[in-house]
Amino acid sequence: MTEKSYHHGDLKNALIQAGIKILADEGIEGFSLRKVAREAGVTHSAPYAHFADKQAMIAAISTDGYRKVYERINAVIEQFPDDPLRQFIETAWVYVSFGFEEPDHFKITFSGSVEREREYPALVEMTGKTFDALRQLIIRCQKSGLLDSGEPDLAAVTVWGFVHGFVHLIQEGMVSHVVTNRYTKREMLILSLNQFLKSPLTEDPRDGFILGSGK
Amino acid sequence: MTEKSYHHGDLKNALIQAGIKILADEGIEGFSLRKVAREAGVTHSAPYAHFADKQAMIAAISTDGYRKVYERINAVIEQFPDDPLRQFIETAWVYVSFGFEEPDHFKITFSGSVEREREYPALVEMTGKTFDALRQLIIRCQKSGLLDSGEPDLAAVTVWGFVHGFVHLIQEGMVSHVVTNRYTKREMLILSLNQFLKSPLTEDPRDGFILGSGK
DNA sequence: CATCAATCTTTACGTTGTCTAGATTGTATA
DNA sequence: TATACAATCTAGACAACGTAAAGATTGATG
Repeated sequence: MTEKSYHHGDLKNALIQAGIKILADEGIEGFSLRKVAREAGVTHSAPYAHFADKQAMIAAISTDGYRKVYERINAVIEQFPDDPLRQFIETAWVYVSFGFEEPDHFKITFSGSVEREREYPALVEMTGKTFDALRQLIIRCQKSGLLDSGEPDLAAVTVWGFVHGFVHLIQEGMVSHVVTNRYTKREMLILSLNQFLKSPLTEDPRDGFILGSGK
Repeated sequence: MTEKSYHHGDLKNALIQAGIKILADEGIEGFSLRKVAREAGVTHSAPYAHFADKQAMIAAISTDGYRKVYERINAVIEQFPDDPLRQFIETAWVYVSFGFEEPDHFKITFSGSVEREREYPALVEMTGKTFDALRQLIIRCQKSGLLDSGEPDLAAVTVWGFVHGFVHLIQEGMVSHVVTNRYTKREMLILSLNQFLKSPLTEDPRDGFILGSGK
């Protein structure tokens, strides 16, 4: 934090934050190791004291993205105890929100920018914890009759897969304006999630749950 | 096709095929404009006679990926007329198969490698046609009672989103071996798609539809 | 205070995307 | 048929990139 001494102090995290900033400012195609170093105020080789190579740096940024989502998911789960439906919807919304608020950080994190050959322990741990949280949530939803019973891992893949694809398609502009003009993103998400639920919502007075009357 | 004259004859398509080959051999991180040119047997600047830049070349490869999927979808739809369920499953399977057979071509095509700012007419046309085919299929499924009635565009997003995420998660190795050891990919897909269907399949004697007895 | 490992800089190399100028060719026009 | 032209491809150059090696600077340890 001294910002002036030869030794930075916490360059590793500074580089991660600088990387996130560059992703936000210039997008994923403007992302380069040298630019990140410049943003952090160090030479282009300085990162190599903390990351083996560019891939390792991307893995660290990805890990940070997972951490954010994981923490927010835990937050909403604690916020709505004994309400699996609400937990289900808000967890999905956490994922979707992150995708729209920080599209390129989201892509780096969840869209396979990291090579899976080499294993980055911190990243593997975060992906595991995140998937576990989702699986536990799925199990609670199954027990309360919201979701079909069945292999929780498979159900988790189904749900995660859907939410991921949902963000992706909207980001790519593949959803027609017929739809995007009629519904907010949150409404679209809930309407879509509805197809997974055993007892579908049609209308719900809880904040943000109003889907419009009729169809 | 002369392979020796100064003018290549059909370099544009040769470059697209060379690009697909490089994606298959070296993956997406080994992909470069110069390598594609080398593979096609021309100089590194030759592609600029046919593509404005690297992005335009990626867009062309992406368009080719869409074309493949679009044609295969049309094929299975014609193969099973008056059987929306089968059309639904096989269409999903076309998408998933492409993802597993040509993972990096799939990524280039469907995972947002193309910048959406500039519009590439051929690509826009193919994405539109593909989405239309899906929407028509969805409508047929709704009419036959297989899917919930409702905004077809939104249902199409839900289904496409799910299938896309499905491929993505398996490619990233996020599905536990508990699941992947028990089911084939096709079984996993069908079991997951099951959650969308109004009258779920439990078991089905038709080829490839056997999901294993019991759960 | 001396030593040492961690951290950061400097310099260098090969590769990449892209630009410019020029060479080669098929095709249309006269 | 000869000529002009536009399309196509080559050759060379440039800045930016990822990465490696060697050296400078620093905080921590003894």
